[in-house]
Amino acid sequence: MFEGSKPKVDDVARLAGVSTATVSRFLNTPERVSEKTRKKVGAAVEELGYTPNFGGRYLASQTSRTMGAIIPTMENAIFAKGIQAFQEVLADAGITLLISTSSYDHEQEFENIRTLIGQGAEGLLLIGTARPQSTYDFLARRNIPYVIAWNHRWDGKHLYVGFDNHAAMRELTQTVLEMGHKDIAMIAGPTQFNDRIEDRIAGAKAAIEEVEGAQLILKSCASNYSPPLAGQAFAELMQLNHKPSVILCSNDVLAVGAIMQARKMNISVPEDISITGFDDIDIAEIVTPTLTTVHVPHGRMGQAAAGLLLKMRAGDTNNKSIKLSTNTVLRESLRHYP
Amino acid sequence: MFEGSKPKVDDVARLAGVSTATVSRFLNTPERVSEKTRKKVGAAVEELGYTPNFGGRYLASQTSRTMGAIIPTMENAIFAKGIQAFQEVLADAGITLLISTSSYDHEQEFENIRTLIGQGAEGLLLIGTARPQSTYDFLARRNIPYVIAWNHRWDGKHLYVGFDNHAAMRELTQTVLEMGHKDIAMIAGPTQFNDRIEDRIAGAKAAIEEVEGAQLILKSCASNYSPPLAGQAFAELMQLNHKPSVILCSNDVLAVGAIMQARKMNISVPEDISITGFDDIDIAEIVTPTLTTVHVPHGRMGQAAAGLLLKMRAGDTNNKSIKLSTNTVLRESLRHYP
DNA sequence: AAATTATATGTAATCGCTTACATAAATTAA
DNA sequence: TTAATTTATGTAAGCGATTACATATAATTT
Repeated sequence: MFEGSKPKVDDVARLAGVSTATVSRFLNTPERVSEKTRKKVGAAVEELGYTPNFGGRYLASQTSRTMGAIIPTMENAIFAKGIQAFQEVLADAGITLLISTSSYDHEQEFENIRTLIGQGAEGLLLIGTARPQSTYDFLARRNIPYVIAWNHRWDGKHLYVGFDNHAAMRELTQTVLEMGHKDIAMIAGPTQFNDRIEDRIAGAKAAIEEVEGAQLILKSCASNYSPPLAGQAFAELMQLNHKPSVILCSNDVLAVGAIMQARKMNISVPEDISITGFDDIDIAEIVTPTLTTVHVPHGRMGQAAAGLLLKMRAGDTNNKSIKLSTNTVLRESLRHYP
Repeated sequence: MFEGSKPKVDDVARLAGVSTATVSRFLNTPERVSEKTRKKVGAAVEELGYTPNFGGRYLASQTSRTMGAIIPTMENAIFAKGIQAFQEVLADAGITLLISTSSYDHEQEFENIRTLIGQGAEGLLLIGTARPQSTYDFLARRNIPYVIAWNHRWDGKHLYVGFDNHAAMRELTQTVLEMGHKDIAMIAGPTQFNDRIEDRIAGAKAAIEEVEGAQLILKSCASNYSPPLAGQAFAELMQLNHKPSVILCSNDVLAVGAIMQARKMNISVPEDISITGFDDIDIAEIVTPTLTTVHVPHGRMGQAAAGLLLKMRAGDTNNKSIKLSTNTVLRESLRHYP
């Protein structure tokens, strides 16, 4: 009762003069406890500062009221907004969210999945589809509900809550083409563990192939989130004899890196060259020039993912993927050519 | 063994032809299991895809290998870097991190603390000092190790891993004063639940009071993280008859809001007015003009906090607060006056 | 070879809670 | 008033792991 000794149901029961069963009912189904005892037990809980032990509770009830999310990294603003919304919806439903980060590593992601399941996660939010089949097998064997966010595909293999990276990038590229650009470069990070980037590249290619005389120079960047590396890629593109008139970047962070590098090299955007991004995170409106990009509804995505997982948790089996729409946002960094 | 039935120690034990105790030893202290059985058990674990149930484990061993962090919000980049580093250090030590967000609300923070403790958190990372005494009393009663990050005070009341917001802002303000500014405004968000902002304001005041003829106009902003509201505050300051020559913002996000508003109003920074921020997050270098601000070592702070909590978890009681140093970063948005 | 010690494994109690079932008390119906 | 029903509470059996202790086996010493 003192000095860090955690009070237990028995302590509360004794103090309130009831049985442990009643204390448990008070905690979980208060409507089944009479007004009078409810007061007594409530007072005892208060006085002792009692918090039920999760381990015991989970073990006995086989329900943890917990969900897990595994994101590649927290450093990037891209996931922050979506996860925040995800968490808020879960919190409203009385569900605790456990978050862990995989650093874009499949093995670490798998370890995280195991840990979260061990912790009792009743559902999982995963980012993107790219992971070994063995990971999916494990999820299937354990029968763990999961949702894949930040991407959406029509393959019907998983439940997606995301947007069509391919179509979105294709749309942006079409806009670029309509503005007269033909020599198009693209700076994109590694696609290895990143199906979103893969789809974006494919989307750009698809649009370009439809237009006579248009061509794509793909410049890979060693990281998806390092502005300096994007700057380097930009500089290399500027060495080319036949320079592109526009550079599509696979996300806003890289686009900003390119813009910064352009400034250093005294190349003006969009007068000398146009640049576009993807994601529409805060910096897109802050950078000069403001960035033409694809707007992604991060908040709604997080909410929808949470809603879907809650439904699945409730036993609803007839769930469908949710495709959210994106839209191209035209800002200063893109202009007509010539 | 199929279809989502989670395998248990007994299943593994049966398959491997050993007792549950041996399986448990294999999992926790493999060196106490003979090479031969280690192989058998390992194979069984693998085959069944066994993951120990956290509830049972926690209950029996009374140790959760889990720590908690409660941050005001994830939307803001300010916490992301620090928490990411915090998490990485813990992960290396085999500790799972549970993160939850309080939305700058004391009650919600308290609820989160209860939940995390219930989940078995063996240590807690809290942001800043501002919270009701009752919360601290609860932590003390439960004897939960905790560390306060993002701030540092000399009061010896808590273990801090942070920086001196007061001194840092004072230093920045001194630089501003040395550049000849006398009419100084400050845009700051609510201080209610935010001791960091409180200290920053006090630091600015302290510096200004030391200089003859210098004065501070404090303009409060309804939010600490809304660029548009900062813009509004900026606009109001521009209505004044006697306009300030510099505006100190309580963080980078507000500073960027002010800069954007200045651009809209055709007021040039720093020619017409200087603006400074605090935190040195990514946008400080991206915005035009680049932002003079206070650099905060977020990554090192997260690492240090994790290290301290790990030491406390190991039973080390002789721990001291860690004060990290900050430094003023001079960039384009601040210039001499007149 | 017997005695001693070290190593490996098994048995069973335990952790804190929930909940099926049993029982008691209060309410309603007959 | 008694029987039938409803409501509130208590008793005690698990949930899935760990670990003290007991026991069996192997390695070492005498």
